[in-house]
Amino acid sequence: MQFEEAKNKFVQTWGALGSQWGINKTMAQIHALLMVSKEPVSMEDIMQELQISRGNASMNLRGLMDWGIVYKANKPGERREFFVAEKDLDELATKIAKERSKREIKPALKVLKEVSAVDADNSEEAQHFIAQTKKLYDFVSSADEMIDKVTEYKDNWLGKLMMKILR
Amino acid sequence: MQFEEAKNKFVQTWGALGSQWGINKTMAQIHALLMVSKEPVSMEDIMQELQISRGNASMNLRGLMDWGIVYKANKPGERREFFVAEKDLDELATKIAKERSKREIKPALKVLKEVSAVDADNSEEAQHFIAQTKKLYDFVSSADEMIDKVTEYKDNWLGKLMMKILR
DNA sequence: AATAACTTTCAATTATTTTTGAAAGTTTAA
DNA sequence: TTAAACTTTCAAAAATAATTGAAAGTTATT
Repeated sequence: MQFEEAKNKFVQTWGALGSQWGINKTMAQIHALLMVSKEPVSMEDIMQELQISRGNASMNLRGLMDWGIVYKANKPGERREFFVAEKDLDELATKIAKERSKREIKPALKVLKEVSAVDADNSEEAQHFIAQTKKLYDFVSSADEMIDKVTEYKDNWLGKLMMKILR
Repeated sequence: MQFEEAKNKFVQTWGALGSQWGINKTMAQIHALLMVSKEPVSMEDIMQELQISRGNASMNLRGLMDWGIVYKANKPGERREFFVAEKDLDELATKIAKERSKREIKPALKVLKEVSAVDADNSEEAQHFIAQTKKLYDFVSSADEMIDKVTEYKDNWLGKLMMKILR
């Protein structure tokens, strides 16, 4: 396979995968493109390579920057802006995990706590509802904490050992 | 909050969350409904509670069964079919993880391996592409393996200890 | 073997999400 | 301060995804 072909295939695949994970296709493609680009890329180039409009490029780049996984980069002597992706994968995973936790898990936990505090009338249905939503709360909140811990532990020897054993 | 209100809020929230994770809203809602229902639920009741059509209910139930997280249940003496959700959360997480691995991670890994085997011409760009996609392959494949291991380890003492420490 | 009770399928419709592109906004340089 | 170079915004259009509902398909009952 030739370089351009491979690059294209990678970008397309990553985009399709993004859709399945609730990320819009273009955003995932831009991210993929930046991930494999050595040099910062201009908006013009992104539009060109992905065949998308200026507005689309602009909005999705903004989205990626909100996630904290793409940055602006200035090339000396150049007027326009260039973009680079966070390329360190541990760092990337950490940022995505933290952000999803903040945006989705935390609010979901709030709702779980609320609904599991429903007035316990004596119906079996209500009892079961309470038990089940409580279990769900515990489960989701320890999964959430665990992700925090795993990202922290990456830096110390015990954590690294665990990662070794686990994988 | 009253039971019906709480139940409704839970179902709605879970549905909205589903959308953000690439699962269609109705599928997530049906699953939520079944999760908190003590007794098996008929298709009629699902349609009623979620205000959806028969076809919609049928297709999404099929989808949930394909994921292996909802089963058919027969009530003695009843003609029609009833449905129950997998309610054990460890089991649920394991099934989802395994299925996503099969459907999405494995095919993505295949593509990563392919594209990282691109003809190494001497351009810096191509070199970087190869390095980056290789790293990505390693990262994704160890994350994938780790998930496997975590679900296995749940059953033995060492695993349980680790889970304790991690959380 | 006919009918009733129920489920699945799928083409057409409806709803949601994404994309476009041109106008408005911003920043730099002369 | 003006103009050129560039970016953002957002209403309208296009693309995609979900939903409906009725016909076709199944399975159990008489």
